[in-house]
Amino acid sequence: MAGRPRDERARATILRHAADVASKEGLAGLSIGRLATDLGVSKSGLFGYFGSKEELQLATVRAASAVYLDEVVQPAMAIAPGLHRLWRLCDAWLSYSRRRVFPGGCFFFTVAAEFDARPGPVRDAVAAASLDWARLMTRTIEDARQLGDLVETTDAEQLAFELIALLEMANATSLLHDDPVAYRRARTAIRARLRSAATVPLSTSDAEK
Amino acid sequence: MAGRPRDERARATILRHAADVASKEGLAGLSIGRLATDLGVSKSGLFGYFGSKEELQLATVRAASAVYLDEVVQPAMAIAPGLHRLWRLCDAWLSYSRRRVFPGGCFFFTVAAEFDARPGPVRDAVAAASLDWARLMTRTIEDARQLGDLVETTDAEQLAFELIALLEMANATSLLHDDPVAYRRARTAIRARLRSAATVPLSTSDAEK
DNA sequence: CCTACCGATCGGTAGG
DNA sequence: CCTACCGATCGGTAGG
Repeated sequence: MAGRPRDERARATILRHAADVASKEGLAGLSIGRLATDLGVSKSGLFGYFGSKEELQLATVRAASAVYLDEVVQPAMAIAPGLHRLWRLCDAWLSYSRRRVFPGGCFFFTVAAEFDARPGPVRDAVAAASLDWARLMTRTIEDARQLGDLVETTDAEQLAFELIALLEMANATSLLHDDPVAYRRARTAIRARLRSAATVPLSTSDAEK
Repeated sequence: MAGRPRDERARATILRHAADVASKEGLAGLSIGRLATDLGVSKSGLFGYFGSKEELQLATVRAASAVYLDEVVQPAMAIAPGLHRLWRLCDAWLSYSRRRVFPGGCFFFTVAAEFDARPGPVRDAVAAASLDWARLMTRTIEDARQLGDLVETTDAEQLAFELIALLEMANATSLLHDDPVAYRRARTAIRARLRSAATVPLSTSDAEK
């Protein structure tokens, strides 16, 4: 039931490929037969790992969350709370999108747009992941405010909304128009917005483009 | 070839329904058989209007563009250029999204996310529509700047990027989390951003929530 | 974990 | 603009 080590590795390979495909073509576009062909296994063999297409979709969302944690959240949480961490969180997101960690750009952007008007467990999982991310951003802002790096009147939820809007716009525009300038625009806007709320200077040493 | 009036009306009905479905489930999820069932006609009858699924998708994009023009662009272009028109353009977009003119929220948000990593004529049509919209926003900002309503140093493309980011975030968040507060957040951020660039006061009389 | 198959649905066509 | 059909592919299952 838990699976031997060999199974776990195979499962991880399948899910990583599934997340790559879904970032480009969506979770509904994931077909079990196509995945099996891509990976050189039989359809029923692959099916056996999950038991249903919906379980495959849910497992793919979980696998993508783990990648997101590694690529975006960890680099920021590795440094002390405050304005510097807040900027690092935004910068790590831009890097994750720009480097095409998933070939279709941010996995969650694609699948959130795909499922935002379709009820069901997959939508619920995607919405929960999106909420976790918004809460992490909000908490990071709130920490910076309580440390005195942001003005006391800062509305953390409002600022999180604005920063995430700019990140996602960079992802969407760079993909649709094949335009890397979008990342510079998002960076410019985010740094200006943080400066307007900050009580201390924004570092210029790290991750300058 | 051009079609009788009756055909034109039937075609428009089909395309309006197709745009509604695509706003929720995407243009790939549009199936000719399903549309035919929804509208009570035969599959081959419906197929005859378009000749291929791709033509149906392209015609649906054109039909959605016409709705967008009516609902978003026209209300703003009906008033004089300047800061007031710029705000009206943003407000009309928020209203169009919030009223669910398309049941799945902004049609172009859904299909841009769907096709941003898939080459082909449909992607090209969606990208062109998105570029038209960004250019209209940029020109509206540039007009306001040249009229002296915005500070001379205003970067119109940069500001357009930021405003569109906030509009789309409101659409996405309100759908995924069923949260109307997103519209208030976008409105707050847009008005603050416009105030920071304006040389004149932002009107408070119109469209206050 | 394979081959072989199920019914349903897809885009598209033939024939009238 | 209809019925009836085509081959391909879908999610899922039987049997080994």
